[in-house]
Amino acid sequence: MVSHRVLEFGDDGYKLPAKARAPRSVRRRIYKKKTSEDDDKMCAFELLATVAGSLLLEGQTSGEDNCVAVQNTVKNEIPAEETLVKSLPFSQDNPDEVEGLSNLGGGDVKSDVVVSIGSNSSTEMGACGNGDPHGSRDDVNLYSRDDDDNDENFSGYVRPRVSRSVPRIGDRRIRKILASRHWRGGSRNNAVLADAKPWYCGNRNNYLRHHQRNYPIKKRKYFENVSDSNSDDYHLQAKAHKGSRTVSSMKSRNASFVSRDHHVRLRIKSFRVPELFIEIPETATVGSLKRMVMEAVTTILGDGLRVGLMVQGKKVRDDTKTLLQTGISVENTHLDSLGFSLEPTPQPLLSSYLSEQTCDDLPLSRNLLVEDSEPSPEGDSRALVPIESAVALAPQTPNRKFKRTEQQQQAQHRRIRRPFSVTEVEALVQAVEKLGTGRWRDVKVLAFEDADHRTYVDLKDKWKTLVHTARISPQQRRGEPVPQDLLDRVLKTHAYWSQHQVYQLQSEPPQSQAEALI
DNA sequence: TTTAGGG
DNA sequence: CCCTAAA
Repeated sequence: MVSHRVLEFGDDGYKLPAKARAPRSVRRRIYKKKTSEDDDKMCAFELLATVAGSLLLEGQTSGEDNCVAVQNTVKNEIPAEETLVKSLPFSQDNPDEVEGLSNLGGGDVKSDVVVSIGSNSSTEMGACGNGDPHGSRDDVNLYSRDDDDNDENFSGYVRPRVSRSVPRIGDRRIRKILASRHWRGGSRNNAVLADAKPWYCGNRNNYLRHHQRNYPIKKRKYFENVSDSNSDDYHLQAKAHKGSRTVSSMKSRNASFVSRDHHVRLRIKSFRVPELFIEIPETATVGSLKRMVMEAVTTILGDGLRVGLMVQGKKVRDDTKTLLQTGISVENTHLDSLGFSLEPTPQPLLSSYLSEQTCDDLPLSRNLLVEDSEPSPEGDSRALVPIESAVALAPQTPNRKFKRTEQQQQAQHRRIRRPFSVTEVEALVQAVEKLGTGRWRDVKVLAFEDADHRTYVDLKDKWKTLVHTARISPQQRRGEPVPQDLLDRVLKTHAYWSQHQVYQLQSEPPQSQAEALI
């Protein structure tokens, strides 16, 4: 008996008999977490984030509040509209003419409302306020105004502080998280942008991390499309407070190393949420809009960002350098140009799907690629999936070598829900057309190899729901509408492969199913 | 680890 | 998405 695994398909170039698979070590790479170094090559999305607010910098003295806030200057103040136009060739008048957007919206976007939360809006994310200097030497502390965080077990997370309404969450693990002391500040499900003041505070680390990387929201999201635009890199500028230069405190643990005993204290008063681009039917409820915004914000903040550091106009990429080496020191007058920025973590989403190289191995893709890329420049096709780009790959750099903290264990919660885009569905359908419905790992490799957040189980699940979606009436469907033609292909493919599964087992290798279908 | 299905 | 029995 021959398993369908060992079948080879015509001349499509994609042969994947089980025995011919790449060595385990290679195959593993697929799921290997990328290091931050790997991701260092910036993707086309440049810097999407905006950091705004005040940053206070001062030399650590003996702990008294000798802080002087310095107004930071936001540079590259490009109007939100301009940025939008640049990143998304989109106008409210004729959205369906925009390549890709029409795909995403399935052409059914006639009366949608476009909401842009631009860099001019006040979507700030709260501030880090005063705090006791409970960091250790050589650390940069981003203090929380609250003081209930043990500095040992903290990595930084969003903590809404106003709203307390309990969200309707069914997942027991979420309850657990909410019940944990680290969430007692309130609900995380309320509109952050309205009144909540989430905190981003780091400790014992020279950059912020998002401990709570995922914010599962049980209910389905109502948005059709959410994306962030390629806003420029707004840097938070700060000037050194020269008057605060002091010799290190004698109370410190290592008073003998005077030169290393200086603490640099930074206070970032607020981070602004990156520019968002939201499309929602005008018939949607306010609540759904709020949820949409919340989802977008938390998704981006969850794991789509990394912090960039700029000193004197130069990006500091080497994370191993000390502050002193970098020029961030109490004594250093160069601190007049210290800037933090939020950057999207690069992600080659569906690069196999979009890349020419793979298309050579995948004739069907080539066709699709032509169709896709014709109306719009290559850059735009990428801009169509910014959410994924900003969100997907952020590796949770395990740069905390000490004991797993309570939070870290808590962090084992459900992954965030990431609705498949039409583009992804297209890629999935295409892959399944070729490979069949029982080779999800291969599907993964073929079409989603670079989308780390899509596991083969995810793809299998998505196919399952696609089949279901295709079978129910359009009225019953939810979420971003999948083009009917795609759903038709789903049903055809599903039928085909359930039909030919038997033949395969009877060693009757079918030709490429795709050809048979077309 | 990957599949296949139920939860 | 999660969880897991099976392979």
